[in-house]
Order: sequence, then C-alpha cells, then structure tokens
Amino acid sequence: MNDKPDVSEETKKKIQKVIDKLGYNPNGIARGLVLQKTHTIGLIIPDISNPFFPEVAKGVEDRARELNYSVIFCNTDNDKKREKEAIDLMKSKHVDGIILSLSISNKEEIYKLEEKNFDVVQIDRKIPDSNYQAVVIDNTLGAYNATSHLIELGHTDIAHITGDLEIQTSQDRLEGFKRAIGTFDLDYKEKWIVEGDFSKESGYKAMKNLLTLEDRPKAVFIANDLMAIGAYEAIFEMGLEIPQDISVVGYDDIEIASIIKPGLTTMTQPKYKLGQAAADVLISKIDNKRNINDEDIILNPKLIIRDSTRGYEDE
Amino acid sequence: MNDKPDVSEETKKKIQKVIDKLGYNPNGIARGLVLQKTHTIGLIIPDISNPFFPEVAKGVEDRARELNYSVIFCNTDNDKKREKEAIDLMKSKHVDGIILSLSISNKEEIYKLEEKNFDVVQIDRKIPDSNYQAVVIDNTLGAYNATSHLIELGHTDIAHITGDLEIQTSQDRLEGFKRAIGTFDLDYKEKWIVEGDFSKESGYKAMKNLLTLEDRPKAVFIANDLMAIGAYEAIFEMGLEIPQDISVVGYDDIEIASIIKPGLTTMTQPKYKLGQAAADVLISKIDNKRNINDEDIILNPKLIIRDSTRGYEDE
DNA sequence: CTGAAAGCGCTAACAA
DNA sequence: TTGTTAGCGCTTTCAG
Repeated sequence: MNDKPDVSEETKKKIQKVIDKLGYNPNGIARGLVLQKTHTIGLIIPDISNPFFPEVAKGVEDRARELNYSVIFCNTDNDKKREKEAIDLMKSKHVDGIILSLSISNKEEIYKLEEKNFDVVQIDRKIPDSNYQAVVIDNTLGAYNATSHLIELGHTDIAHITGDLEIQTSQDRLEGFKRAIGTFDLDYKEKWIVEGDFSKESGYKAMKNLLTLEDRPKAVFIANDLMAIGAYEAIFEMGLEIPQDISVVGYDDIEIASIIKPGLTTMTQPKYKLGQAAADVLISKIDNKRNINDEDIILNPKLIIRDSTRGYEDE
Repeated sequence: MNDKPDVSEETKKKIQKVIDKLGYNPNGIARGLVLQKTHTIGLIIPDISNPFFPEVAKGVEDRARELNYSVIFCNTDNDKKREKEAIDLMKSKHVDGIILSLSISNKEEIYKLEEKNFDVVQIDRKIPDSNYQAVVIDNTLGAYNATSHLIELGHTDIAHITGDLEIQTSQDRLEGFKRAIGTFDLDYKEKWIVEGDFSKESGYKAMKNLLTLEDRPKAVFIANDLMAIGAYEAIFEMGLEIPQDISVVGYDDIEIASIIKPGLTTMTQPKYKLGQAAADVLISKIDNKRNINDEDIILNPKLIIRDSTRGYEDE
C-alpha cells in the first residue's frame, strides 16, 4: 500500500509500527524487476584520482539522492576496454540511465547505446557526432580567455601545453588558444605547442622541452593545473622565476592552485554544478521520457587571477 | 546455460551468434532476485572531496571489478542522518556487503547491521566495541612516529592540532602524540592541544590560536595535511618561517604536501591499498561465509621527511 | 474497499 | 541431454 489516499491515518500508524518492529525493508530488487526501473544511475568517469572528478561525482551523487536515485560508479582510467566493460556492467545492472565521459576514440559504444535508446548524458567531454545531450564546460571559451589574459598583459611569446589530444577537451582548449592568438594577430609557432597527457609528469617534461628551446616563450598557457604544477617544477629547476621570467596560466583551479607559491592563475570550473546539472538532466529525461529540451548545457569557466602571471613590461 | 561442461563447442558457438545478433544482455535484476545475490557492494564514505578518499574508492572499485563485483557509492558528509540513509539504501538495493566509514557517534547503525548479520567491513575508522572487521591504518603508531621525529630533532615545545575528536582517527592520533610526549618525558601542556575538524580553515584558526600564545610552541604535529596547509598560511601571515621558526609535521601525504613550499614532512598512508584490502576482505567474507580470519587488518603509515621540519639547534 | 492471481526474467530442481 | 516448472518479492489488475 504505497501511500494510497484511501487508507486511514490510524491504519497507517498501525502498519508503520509493525514495519518498524519486524525491521522490514522493501526489496528493491523485486520491485525493480516488476517495475522495470531500478532507481539507479550509472556514473562512468575516467579517473577519480584526478582532482577534477571527485567534485563532479559529489554533485551527481548529491542531486541524485535528492531525486531519489542512487549511483553505481565506475572508473575507467581512460581505457577503451574498461569503458566498454563499464557500459556493459550498467546494462546488466539495468540502471535507468548513465552519466559518462568517454575517450574520444570510443564512438562505437555511444552509437550502440543510441541504438538501444538508452538514456545517457555525456559529461565534461562530448563525443563528436553523438546525439546524446552533453553537459560541458566551454573549454574553447575558457582557453580563449586564459590566453587573452596573457595577451592583454602584453605577452607576445606564448606557448601552450596541451592535454592528451585524443580527448576532445584538449582539442577545444587548443582551439581556444589558437583562436586567441589569431584574433590578436600574434605569431603562431608550431614548436611552442607541446602535447602532454594531463599528468603532472607530462607537464614537467613538456615545460623542460619548451625551456630548452633557443627562443623560449615568455608565457605559457597549460591545459590543466596538474601539468602546470609539473611545469612549475621544471621552471624552478632551471633556476627561473614565476612570473618574472615566465608567466603561467593553468586550467581547473584545483585546490593546489591557490596554495602553491606563487598562486597559479587559472580557469575555475563549476565542477560540483556540472555534476548536479548532469544528474538533473539525466533524471528528468528518465522521469518524463519526452525531451523537453535536449540542447547541450554549456557552463562557463571563470578566470582566477593569482600571482603566476604578470605583464611583460612589468619587469 | 551457464558454461555447463556438457554442452558441445559447436552449440556454444551457435548460441553465441544468436546472442550477439539479438544483442542479448542478461538481466542482472532477475538473476539477483532468484540468487539472492546482486554482485554489488556498497561503499559509504564521509567525504569524497577530501583528497584521502578518492584513492581509497579507486582501490575498492579496482579490486571489486577484478573479483566481479560492482560498487554503489554514497557520500555522507559526516552526517549521521545521511549515514543512516546510506545504509538503508544499501539494504534496499540488497548489496552483498558494505564497506563503510561511520562517525564514531553512530554506533546504533553498526549494531543494527550486526543483528541482521550483514557483511560489513569498516574502513579507515573503527567504531569501538563493534564486532565488524576493520581495515585501518595504524593512526596511533603514525602519530607516535611523527611526534618522535620532532623529538628526535631536539624539539621539546611541541603542540598538536587534532581532527574532529568525534572521530576515532583523531582520538588515535592524539593518543599517539601523548604517548610519544610521555615516552620521552616531555612536558604535556593542555593549551598546546587545539581541536580542529580536518578542514583547511580549522587548521588556519588553530594555528593562529597557537601562535598568539605567550609561550608559543616551536614545533607542531597536525592531524592531517589539509589542516597543515591552513597552518602554513597562518604561520606565513604572522611573518614566521618554516622550519626556522616552527617545524610542522602533517599527516596523509596528499599530493599538495610534496608541492607546497617548504615541502611538508608528513605520514604517508597506503590509501589505494586500504581500499583494495577492504574489498578483498569483504568479498572473501561474502564468497565463503566462514570467516577464515576476521582479525582487523592494520596497515602501517610511513614517515616522509621533507623540508618543514628541522632540529631545534640547527638554527 | 479488500483479497487473490498473474507475471516481471531468471535459475534450480526435476521429469522426460 | 533436453524441456518443463516452480518460485524469488514485489506491483498491478481484476474479481469478490
């Protein structure tokens, strides 16, 4: 008797007593079987060790809980095979929908899900040509603004350390960088674009690389903070100073960014909100199957200016 | 036909073809209903935003996956009510077992689970008088060693910033601190013990507090790195230097610890291993119900010496 | 308004 | 070896 209107209050109380006494727990499994609904959503993320994702996960879980859903969580380490496994797992657990972030090269899985009419929301990264709604942060705009900040400070010799270019995020940030360089009519030097993989170590390596060039850049926009931290180490190791010798802008605003010396100028991302929004969108899709609005949701990043950047003439 | 030995290879192949063609996915729900087994474990953690837990979660998820289990995840924000809700959720989802970390004051929930004979492993924090096996890191030993390190450097004026004393972890670290002070026959000053709550802000406040004392300590052992980061800020704000004016030892070895200047001397915890071990223990409990060995698993922390500590006489 | 019965998709036990 | 059937715990439907 699930809250039927025609049951007297008294009876309800009586029954409640019995329930408490026997410690009765409704069996969600049986319920799920007959209702074809598990009130569970899947969350597939690339790497929970990356400080970006715990906040997202928290946003998803908090909002899901508010809307009476629970979440099954899978970590893929950006591994295509594990992405596929995670999706299969979600299917066999019969989750009501999936929030996921796949590597760009794993289109097939998305297509398969589309065929089966699964409810899916893509988060943080959107696979090109996929029809699923995505909740993303405008990476191109963010990179554009970050680079513009350097340009507005008077810099002209600006390098860029990208993320793993297999991932759309990295492409978008590279695109934003290029656009800013183009808009302001600066020289675009291929050798000042170095590919990393979002890890601290790759940031270190890429920066070493840039600093040993004959004409080394005076400013660098780095595709995430973790790599920027690695870059800091490379810079210090070469006996250079930030921002006197080189200005650095990161991306993500992880906790370290405000703590490290000098404070890292970076783009902050609404991570928690991203998770919340994704859960909102997915669950409203699940609950009333008509798609009221299936446009992508694009959240805006914000520039946080700290001490790692300063004007070229300020010296 | 689940891999029965008496089915010919040929038939298997045929069937496999049909499976692939129809895109058949076994319904885990129905299976769970009849087998009374969901191949799912619950993970209830206090705060995924705390850099300690993502690694633990990763360890749990990785090992669970290897052993063919998936994980439902809940964040409780150290809130008693949410802890209860999370447990009820796990019950209604009929998970096969739970890995959890509850606030010390929430004993009733543990007792209720014990009554029902639920498979549970406590992680990181063990509720006193509970019968469930725990996988923990030896906090008392860690705190003892951290404090001893300061003492061996020649320090005698040593303060301690504790975590939230509602939490066993904090009690244990306080205990280890006291034991070291006692063992080496130093003065124990009540006013040099300040309670924090594991947040950066509380570390900042507690440190301010200590530094404004007339007889301020020359060294401080802080119950986690996040608070130590806050303490750094308070110290710098007062125009003091680390370790010249004050030595600092933290606890956790979060990523920031190696990046911040000066590098934070701290206790490193086998976080990933902790998660793995918990999943191991829980799943072996589930799989063969006899408890071969239900002693607590106690992992050892390790001291990482960086630049935030130095001898009193080194000046 | 209350009670009985069917069935969700699977597995295990049993019959052929 | 193969096919049939009961039943896991719930909800929904339909008859009383």
